[in-house]
Amino acid sequence: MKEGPSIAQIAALAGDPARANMLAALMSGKALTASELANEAGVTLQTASSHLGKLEGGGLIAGVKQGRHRYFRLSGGDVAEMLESMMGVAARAGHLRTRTGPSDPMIRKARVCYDHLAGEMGVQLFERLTALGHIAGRDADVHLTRRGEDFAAKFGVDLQALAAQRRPLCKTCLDWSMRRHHLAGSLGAALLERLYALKWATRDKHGRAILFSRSGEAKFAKLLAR
Amino acid sequence: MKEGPSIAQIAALAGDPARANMLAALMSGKALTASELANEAGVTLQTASSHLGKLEGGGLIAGVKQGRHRYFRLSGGDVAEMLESMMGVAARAGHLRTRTGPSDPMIRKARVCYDHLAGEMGVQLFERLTALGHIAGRDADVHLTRRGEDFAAKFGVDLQALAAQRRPLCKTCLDWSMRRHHLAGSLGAALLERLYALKWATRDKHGRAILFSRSGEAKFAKLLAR
DNA sequence: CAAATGCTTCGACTACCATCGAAGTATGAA
DNA sequence: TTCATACTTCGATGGTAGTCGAAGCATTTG
Repeated sequence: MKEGPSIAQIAALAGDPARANMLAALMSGKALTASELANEAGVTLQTASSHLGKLEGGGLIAGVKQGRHRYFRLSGGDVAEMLESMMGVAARAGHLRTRTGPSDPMIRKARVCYDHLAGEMGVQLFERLTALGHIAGRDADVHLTRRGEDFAAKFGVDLQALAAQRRPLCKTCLDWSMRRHHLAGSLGAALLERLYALKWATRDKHGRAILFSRSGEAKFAKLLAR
Repeated sequence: MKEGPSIAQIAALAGDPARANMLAALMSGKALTASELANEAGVTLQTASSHLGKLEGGGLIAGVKQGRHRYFRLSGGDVAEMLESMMGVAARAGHLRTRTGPSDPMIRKARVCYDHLAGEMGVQLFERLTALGHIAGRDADVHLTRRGEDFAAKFGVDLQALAAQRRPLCKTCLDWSMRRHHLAGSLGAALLERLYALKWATRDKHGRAILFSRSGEAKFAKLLAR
């Protein structure tokens, strides 16, 4: 009678190891082909195709056909957020799996969460912005202050362009490794873009890590020092 | 890439319809018994027990044994947040049907918990008795003070008769609608008996609700006012 | 055109898991 | 003690979903 299968359906989609690996790979924000995802998940192309069909049917991913390839990406930031929260629960509750691997310190320090900065640096960014009075509000409900607008503009973010989007400007996302919030939304995405543009950081080609240059990290720290 | 399996396990736990219904029911923040959750999920008690074991083993819920009941609650706010984000994704993907209405307000306000008062009034009773110094101790381990003995005697409770029972005088019980403790034990039962005897309240014939008369509720409030 | 690559569909096999009956344990009630 | 209730464990069953081989489009390349 009480219909609650919706969350069961969504969870079941992410509940298969192969599909979970695909989703995790897509967390980088990149669009990947079916073959690449099959390789990520460790299954054959046929199996992967079946999984991708289900994920697309469930609205978790979106596929774009380009030539003889088909590129898949997460259908939206909310999916990334859901996956992040799952990782958070898994990290806290889970003596389910082995301890963190060797490549993890980098992932833990700075990584892409869909399209914005996550990890220690992400949490630091959010908390400093809050402490400096650039962002106001708590936890879920936050907004940019006047001073924050000046800060963003000075940093090279085109706020008018962001405002034109339907997408929310400020949003928070629970960081699975830190268990604290970091900044998401179009502002979070724009700030990460600026980090790339300023060459303070680059993206790891193979994983989700964000690699700060030494000078970039220093400038980042100085930016938030005040 | 290594983090895939763990999120798959977490998601798989929520991916079964029966378990998803249980988790949705626990989203209210209330602690529910295994029977209630079985009923909520539409499965037998045996099946429910299996599911609850898995959810507990996965760290999504925590169980507290209380008498012959076992109360389950979500293990933390992060689990609730994860479920919420799943609902968000489900809603956007067009799978969601809104959850059916809230439970009976009367049940929430005052009801019988075996033989003692539970619900808002039950929690209020316990907390006021504690605040007035009639009951001392915390959470699980509580006892009646000297002043409390006077109070009980004045209210018409035969403490000697209660002391003669093997049953503990003071006990606390986790309130499923309030998520806080209320008074159980022979004293809790005796106080409820007095409420009936004084005609401050009567018991609903068909349900677990306790119906306070208007004057009864006023006297009850005055009793705890001091 | 033909060959190669990328992906999807079909079919069959397999393994897992949810489910429930029955029996067992624990706590409370009479 | 004896009965009742709440829950757990065991065992058997049935359905379902993941998996891959083989074949079938579709697109690009030569």
